[in-house]
Amino acid sequence: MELFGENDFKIKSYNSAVFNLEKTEKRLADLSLDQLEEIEGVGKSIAKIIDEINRTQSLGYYEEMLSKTPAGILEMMKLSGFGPKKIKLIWEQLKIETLEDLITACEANKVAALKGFGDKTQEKLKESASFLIQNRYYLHYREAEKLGKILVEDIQGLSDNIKVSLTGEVRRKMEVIKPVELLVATTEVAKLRDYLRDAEELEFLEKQSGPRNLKAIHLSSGAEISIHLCKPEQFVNELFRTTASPLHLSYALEGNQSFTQLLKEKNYDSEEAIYSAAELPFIAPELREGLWEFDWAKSKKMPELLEVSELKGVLHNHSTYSDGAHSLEAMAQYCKELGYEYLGISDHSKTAAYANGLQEFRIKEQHKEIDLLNEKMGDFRIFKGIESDILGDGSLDYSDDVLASFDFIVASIHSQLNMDEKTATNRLIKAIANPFTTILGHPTGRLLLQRQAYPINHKAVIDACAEYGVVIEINAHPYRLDLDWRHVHYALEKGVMISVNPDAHEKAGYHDMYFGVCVGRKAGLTAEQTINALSRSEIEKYFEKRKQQALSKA
DNA sequence: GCCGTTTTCGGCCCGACTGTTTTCAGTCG
Repeated sequence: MELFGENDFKIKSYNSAVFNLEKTEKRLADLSLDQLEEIEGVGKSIAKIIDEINRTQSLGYYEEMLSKTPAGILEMMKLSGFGPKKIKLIWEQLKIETLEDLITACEANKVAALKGFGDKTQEKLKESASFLIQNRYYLHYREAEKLGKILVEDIQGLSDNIKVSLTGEVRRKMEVIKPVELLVATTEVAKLRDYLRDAEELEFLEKQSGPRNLKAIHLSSGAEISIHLCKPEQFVNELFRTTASPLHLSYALEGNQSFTQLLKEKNYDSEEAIYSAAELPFIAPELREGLWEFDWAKSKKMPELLEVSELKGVLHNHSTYSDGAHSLEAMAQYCKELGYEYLGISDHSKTAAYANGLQEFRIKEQHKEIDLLNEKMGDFRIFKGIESDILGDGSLDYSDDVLASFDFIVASIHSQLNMDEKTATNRLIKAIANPFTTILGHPTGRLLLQRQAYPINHKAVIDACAEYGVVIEINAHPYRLDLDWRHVHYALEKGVMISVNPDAHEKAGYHDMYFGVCVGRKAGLTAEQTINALSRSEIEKYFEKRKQQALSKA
């Protein structure tokens, strides 16, 4: 609608309808026209649209717009820093319909000449378009795992004579994946080929496939699928070989042998046996990067990697007080149902006006409600938190007496994301040094495959967290996974505590904790270094102690 | 297109930033 010059306020009302529809607990498919109209933001027109989707499983208006929009223009909608207005102009004035043509036009200085554009915009556009091209057909881990599991199940179902497993980067739980790799051992390759040829959601790339490898494309996502083939007796060896990173495989073992050579000697019947032969303890698949796992293995200090089941509570969550979809009570109830001992609610702070951030008087209202809920929820406890915006100069956006009214504070950056490394680092360190800061939220602001992290000096930031006793978040949202596991490793070395936080904006968001655990494990995270693996009473004491320290310093 | 009433049409969330512009439009969180 934005691209086709539809009325701005009409667009706004569609947006607000979607916002409210996502919040509602009702199943839209069960509602009549009248019932639909009762939903806030839904009037006669939008009710009819939902009804059309209910009846026909599609929407004529949407299909029509989609058919008028080139695929490259849809891709451009993802360019960070560029919205519909600028894309519309590029499309109409320069007749550009692909990211590649866009880059060429930037290089030919054609974009800077457009009204409202300039040299800087052109440069940023080129950079942003290259970033998107680079990330094309990558999947976030969540989607890759989901697709991979469906493929494994389908292929397993083809015959009893098939062994199949995820392998490669998806088995190592990398944050973004290309391609999705599987290993299949079978004597019935024809069945597998037929499956790839016939599966509606796949395109089998026969020409690019060979006797040891089959390739396909997942049509809706564009994801690449690579299926390694082997004989049944080679399954373990091949699983090991295709899982490990090149660095892991080539690592010099005792006697200067590498795994690559070891695997040539014989067929093993388990991965444990392979490590045994190398005189090493078992190394979990997600650690096989060739980075630091051998240091642990050789000194017999393999960490006992964190499990989701070891997490006792959920910190950093939003409710309808700010931009969450579900009420505080609903969030708390569901958290309790999942078996957690506590919930840390941390709605947006007042600076985040776009997210309905909490003014001081609304904080008081929320605290009253939390007190009431805590009275009636038995052993379960809601902790009073806030996701306080880190302002441009590194200060938090409430006065000390307001900050002191919380049990814990997540300090996060949401604005001015384009500082240079030095300024951004100093800003973060100032926030870390604030005695009221409990947890540093999503430290680099990255959105995987969408927005690059702002540059920071990771070492300096982590060192500051160690010095001031600030916990670092692994934001478990599949698009963030921030702090990156490569830096979590350094944080663990410095003894910094980690909090695996879902940043849930709805009840279902709690389940993202799994993805945070995945990246924590890659860095060697254990329950001992995870703050939300503490029990309710332990974390209560921890928060209390932190606050007393803060008050004595403030 | 939706809402809410001043019941028939006017107003629609907002503050900051950026790169343009020469006073503001577009984008973002």
